Formats: sequence, structure tokens, C-alpha cells
Amino acid sequence: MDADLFKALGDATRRTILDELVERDGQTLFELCGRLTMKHGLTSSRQAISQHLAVLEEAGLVHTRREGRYKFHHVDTSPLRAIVERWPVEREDADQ
Amino acid sequence: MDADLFKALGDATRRTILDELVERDGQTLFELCGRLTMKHGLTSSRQAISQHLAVLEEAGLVHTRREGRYKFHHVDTSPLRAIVERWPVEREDADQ
DNA sequence: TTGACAGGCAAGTATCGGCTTGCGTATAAC
DNA sequence: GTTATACGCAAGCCGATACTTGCCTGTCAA
Repeated sequence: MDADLFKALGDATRRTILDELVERDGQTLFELCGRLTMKHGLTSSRQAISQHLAVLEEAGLVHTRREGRYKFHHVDTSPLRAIVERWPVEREDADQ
Repeated sequence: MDADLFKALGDATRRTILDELVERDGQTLFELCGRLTMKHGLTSSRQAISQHLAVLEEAGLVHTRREGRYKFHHVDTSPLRAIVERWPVEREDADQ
């Protein structure tokens, strides 16, 4: 099941993490922590963010790449396609 | 916020309800209960389904119409558009 | 009016999920 | 080697939430 996908999207902090990673891909955990507090006003701890990233990775929305002691996080929005494919969204031809 | 939307999609039973309503729109609560147990193997009680429908309605995914003692439920998938608009899904031009 | 039917409300329970806390590991700098 | 850095693991706490239980309201048929 794609339960992992919807579970991952169910949390506001995780959605903000996706926002951040879309804007700047390939961040490390510490980079993310900094930017989330600075730009998005989040107060989550490092461990909290780390656990959120694990959930996002389980859902296939984030892939990771190890490099020495750094771990880079990359977004992958392709799993989202399953949502609109499951419940077809009719085109909104309202505007011209 | 669209927190209601993601919260609504976060539950497996609610997703199955959406499946059912997409396949056959405008069902009453009792109709839904029957079909969910028959076709989808769910064992949820009437009250449980009713509460799920309330959550779906809050998210704008289901609209209701009263008619005497009947209440018909209609799907509206348009809120889902906000998801792919928030995190653009690149076209998969793999197939031809 | 009486009864069956369709649905609603609200409190209690129990499970789940996000977060903290504390310690551990590996890589790199000095 | 020593220290700092970047991250991992796991147990526990606590609030959220799905579900049950019991009773109530409104509609329609006889």
C-alpha cells in the first residue's frame, strides 16, 4: 500500500521539509535544521527532523546519498503522481 | 492551511471511502457502510464511517446534500490539485 | 400515533505518532 | 591521540485520533 506516502504527507513539519528541499535540494541534516528554524520558524530539534526525514525516505519522497560524514537529502516528487492517478482530478477549464 | 486535506488523506479507511464514492457517487451513509463491508472488507461501524465522512467534508473532499431523512455524499477531488501544485511533479516522458 | 428507519451527539477508551532524552558511532580536524 | 563534528539508536512521555458505547433527534410509513 501507499500508506507510507499519505502518512508522510500527514505532518506539517514534513511538508515544510519538502518545501525546503524543493527550493534547495541536497541539503544535509544540519543545513535543514538551520534553514527550517531561520526561514520557516520551526523549533524542531535535530532528532525530530531526522525522524521526519526517515519517514519521508520510507515514503520514497526523499532519497539520501552518503559522503563521508555528510548525508545529503534529495527530493523525489514522483510518488505524488499516484495520488492524482488514484482519484482523477477533472481539469478546471474555468479560466479562458 | 490545507492541513485538513492531508489529515483527511492520512487514514486508510477514508481513502477507501473516496475510492467507493468515486466509483459510485452520491451514496448515503448506510449505502456506504454496506458497500465498504461487502466489497472492501471493512468492519467499521456506522458511527466510525460517519465520523470519517465528517473529516472528509471538512477537507472539502466530500460535499453533502440533504433530502428528507437521507443524506447523500458527493466526492470532490479538486482539492487534490493543491498537492501537485505545491510540489511540482515533473512529467514522466519515459513512455514514447 | 406507533414504529421503523436514517442519521447525530458526546463521553470514554485505547492505540498511534511526534518529540524528547541520553547515549553511541563514525568521520574529520588539530 | 584528542577533540569536534555529523549523524544514529532506542526508550519513554504525552497529546492526538480512531473507535466504541449509549442515547437522542428527525423523517416517513402503517
